[in-house]
Amino acid sequence: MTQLRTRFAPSPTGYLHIGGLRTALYSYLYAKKNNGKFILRIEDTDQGRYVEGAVDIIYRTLHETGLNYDEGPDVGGDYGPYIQSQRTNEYMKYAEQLVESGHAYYCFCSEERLESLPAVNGARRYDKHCLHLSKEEVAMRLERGDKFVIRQNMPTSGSTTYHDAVYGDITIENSELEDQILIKSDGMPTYNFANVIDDHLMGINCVMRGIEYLSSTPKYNLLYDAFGWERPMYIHMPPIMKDAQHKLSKRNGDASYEDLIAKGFLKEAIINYIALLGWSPKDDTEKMSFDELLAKFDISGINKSPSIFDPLKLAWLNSLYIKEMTPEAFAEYATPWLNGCYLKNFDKTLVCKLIQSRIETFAEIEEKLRFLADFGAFDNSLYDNQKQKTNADVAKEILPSVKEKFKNVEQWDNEHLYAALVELAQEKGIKNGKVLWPARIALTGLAATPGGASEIAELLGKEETLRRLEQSIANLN
RNA sequence: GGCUCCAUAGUCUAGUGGCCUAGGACGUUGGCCUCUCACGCCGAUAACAUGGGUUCGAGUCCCAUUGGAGUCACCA
Repeated sequence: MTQLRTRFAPSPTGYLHIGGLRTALYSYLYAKKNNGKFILRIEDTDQGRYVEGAVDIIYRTLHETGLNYDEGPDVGGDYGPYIQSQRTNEYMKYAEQLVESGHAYYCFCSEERLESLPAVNGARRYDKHCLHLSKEEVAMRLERGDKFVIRQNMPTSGSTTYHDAVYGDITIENSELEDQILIKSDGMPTYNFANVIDDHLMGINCVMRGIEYLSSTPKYNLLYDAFGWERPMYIHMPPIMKDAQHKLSKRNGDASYEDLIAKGFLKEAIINYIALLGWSPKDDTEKMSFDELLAKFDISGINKSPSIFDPLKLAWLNSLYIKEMTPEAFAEYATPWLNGCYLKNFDKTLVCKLIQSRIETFAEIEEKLRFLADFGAFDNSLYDNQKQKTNADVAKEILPSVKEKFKNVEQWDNEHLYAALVELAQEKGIKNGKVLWPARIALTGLAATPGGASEIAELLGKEETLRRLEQSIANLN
């Protein structure tokens, strides 16, 4: 039994988007499940689309998420180089071999001629014009230095069938297949060609990729056949959509791993969520660590239909991961989001304790804590509360006593502050809420806050608490 | 438009002919808890696209229709 070898072959055209990450994830998991190897290959045969830094994003993201490849440009391996543009001399040799065997041919057609070809069923199709050039003429034009491409010579009849592990048997009429270009006029191979050569040379026997290749796979298989090479196993995957009509795209800014991280999502949640988009473990498990994912993953759980990316469900999963962080880990991760002016006077540990269970993404922190910096005049109708039976008049009566109580609190912590407020309620013979609600409003000017009156008071500190109380009392007159 | 593929609630999904008066989750929503909010807990909500077959029996098999996706580049 030969060892399973899967690969992730992105092109460095920008961000590593979620669909690509998921492909990498599944490829990794499948390889590891079967004691196989996971290989990274950079497909940069289109020099025009090369984006500076894109390769580094790929390396970084893969390493960060734990998708460590066994072979790749930056980690080496026995089948290098792992960057397609560095393998160019190989391709021409193989293309020429195909020309020799009649599976490919030189084409000298001009752009104008190609464009003048009649459209059949809404698409232009190359007419095999140059296939019929004599050997002598080809040799002559090559010698003369004419620009040329090399095209694959597709059979005109019959059909090609292959088995896909998720979609089953796929059959395409050979007459549907165009004589695709293998070698471009700049001497570079097209993806369609390089991909097959490289996969074979690198010993890739399992190809996992997006469904966009499902219908061009017969062309690749014909190439394998022409060389007499063994065809790999195919696993195509459904797309991840933004909505029912649109694929998740790089341009939306919400589709890349880096953007999600910037929006305050945890890598564990992202991986967990995308694993579930298009795949399910068959039981009801949803929250899974990387190790559990590895244990449960199976290609039989891959779905056939497109799935829509739901940021809400991702946020829910994210909140689960946030809640299980240790206070220390949470504080450390939250630091970049806490860097606003409001933090410098407040206790970071206390702040974190209050918000950890109240956010789904780290990006929500700023809004949740804005009241720490912003405190000004607010509408006194906020004191109105049916359930606690409070209003501005009640506040006017209670607040001065609250202030006096707080003045005498020696140990400024939640426990003592809460006790002081409850004590006040008892002294007045009223319900706790009748004191707590106005106190909280007076300290924050907000109907909803990440913590109760005493917790907020602890956070604000004695000086600021008393200052705000005074201000709010003045505001009532 | 041709070809290929897909089709369970708003969304992600379980379901491989009887265990399905369709299960889980997100969302939405009612309640409990509660110093507001959130967490947590309990409950509700909502789906087999349509029409024909096959079968004793169909979400599950077949066909058609409808809807959707992918593809048809000197892009990958």
